[in-house]
Amino acid sequence: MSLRYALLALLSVEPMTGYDLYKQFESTVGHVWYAPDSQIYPELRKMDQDGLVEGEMVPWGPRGTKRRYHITDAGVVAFRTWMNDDLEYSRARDRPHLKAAYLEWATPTSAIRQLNSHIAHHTAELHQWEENIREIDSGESVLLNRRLEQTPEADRKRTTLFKRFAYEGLITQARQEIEWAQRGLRLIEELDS
Amino acid sequence: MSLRYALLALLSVEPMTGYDLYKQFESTVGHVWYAPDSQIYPELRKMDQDGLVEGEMVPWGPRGTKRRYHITDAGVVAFRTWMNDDLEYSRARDRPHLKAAYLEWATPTSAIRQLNSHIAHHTAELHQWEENIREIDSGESVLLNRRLEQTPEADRKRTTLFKRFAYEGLITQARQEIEWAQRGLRLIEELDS
DNA sequence: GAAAACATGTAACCGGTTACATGATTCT
DNA sequence: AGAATCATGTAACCGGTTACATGTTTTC
Repeated sequence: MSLRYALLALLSVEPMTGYDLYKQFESTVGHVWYAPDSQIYPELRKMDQDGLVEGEMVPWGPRGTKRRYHITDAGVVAFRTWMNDDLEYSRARDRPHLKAAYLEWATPTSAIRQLNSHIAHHTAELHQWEENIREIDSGESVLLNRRLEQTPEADRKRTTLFKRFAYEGLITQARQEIEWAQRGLRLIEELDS
Repeated sequence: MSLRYALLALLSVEPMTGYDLYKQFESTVGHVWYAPDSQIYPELRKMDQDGLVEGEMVPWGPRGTKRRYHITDAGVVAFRTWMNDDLEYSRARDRPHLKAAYLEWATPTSAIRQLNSHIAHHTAELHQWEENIREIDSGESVLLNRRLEQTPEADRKRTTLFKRFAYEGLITQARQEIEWAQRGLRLIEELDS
């Protein structure tokens, strides 16, 4: 159900096509939420039926058209309601840590390779999020700027700092995962010596 | 697909019934992996068909029977193969951080309540994992002891330290989430003053 | 003119959730 | 005798993944 609200969050800034939203997920916000186009298009249709968004055909080039969605008042209410509702914390299902608990079953070579993958994965995320923070601070974030334009002066600081707060959490997470995997590598080294 | 391997991990220690496995998920290992009974029983059936486990009916009380599953050689191979394979890192889908990025949409009261829920959730997990570490260190972990009994002396340290390593990572994760949410609470306080 | 990007879908499948259903055993 | 626990399932549903399919526009 969160896809719906991730889409509403983006559409609360400005109208977009399904493809625009897909690209957003692949770039900045995508690092918090992701969905393939095959999930986005049908969801937008459903949201239109539910009255949360409205799609209108707009011309695209000489012959083409595309469907641009804008959020409705009901969509704004739904998003705000979701934002005020508590979210449910589902039970832990953590593949890397499950595997780590049984790492003696892996060969040292494979264990090292997997820990390095873990480091590589979270290093890439870390860089992306650091870049996001940099863009927030330097005022280069297009989407944030668009949001701030529509935000009363008094609330702009608030909006910016919450966005920054979210990314800071993700940065610390990534750093922690990297350090954890590095500890694992050292542990394997010690055990094998 | 990980449920299958989480079950094999447990069955590699000793034969168990579906209900035993369910209880394991609800307690210690459950904090790394969880599955409801409605998912476990059918999965065990499939694993039996695939030759990874074998179920045998054993008497239970005067009239009842229960099905106890034990891992097969093919199951051991499958588990070891999975342990040596790299796992795929799927795209981030992080509800708490998604909401945090748009926290200005929530009322301060609700934002505070949600951050406190976040703290409560991760504090509970933290305590459980600290307890798990304590049990590993004190030799009270029944499942680990059972595993160590079947482990050659030379590999016992390895097995114990990897298990500890996994929980240490989870503990750091939990602490980080708690600190992050506390920063969020301070941020709201500052903004509202 | 070709390639890359823009644009929009359908369909089969899969892992996981929730609800429903039932009965035996053990403990108090 | 009743409650808690042990035991085992089915079925509907839902969110998400992967594969397939197609056509337009823009850029080089």
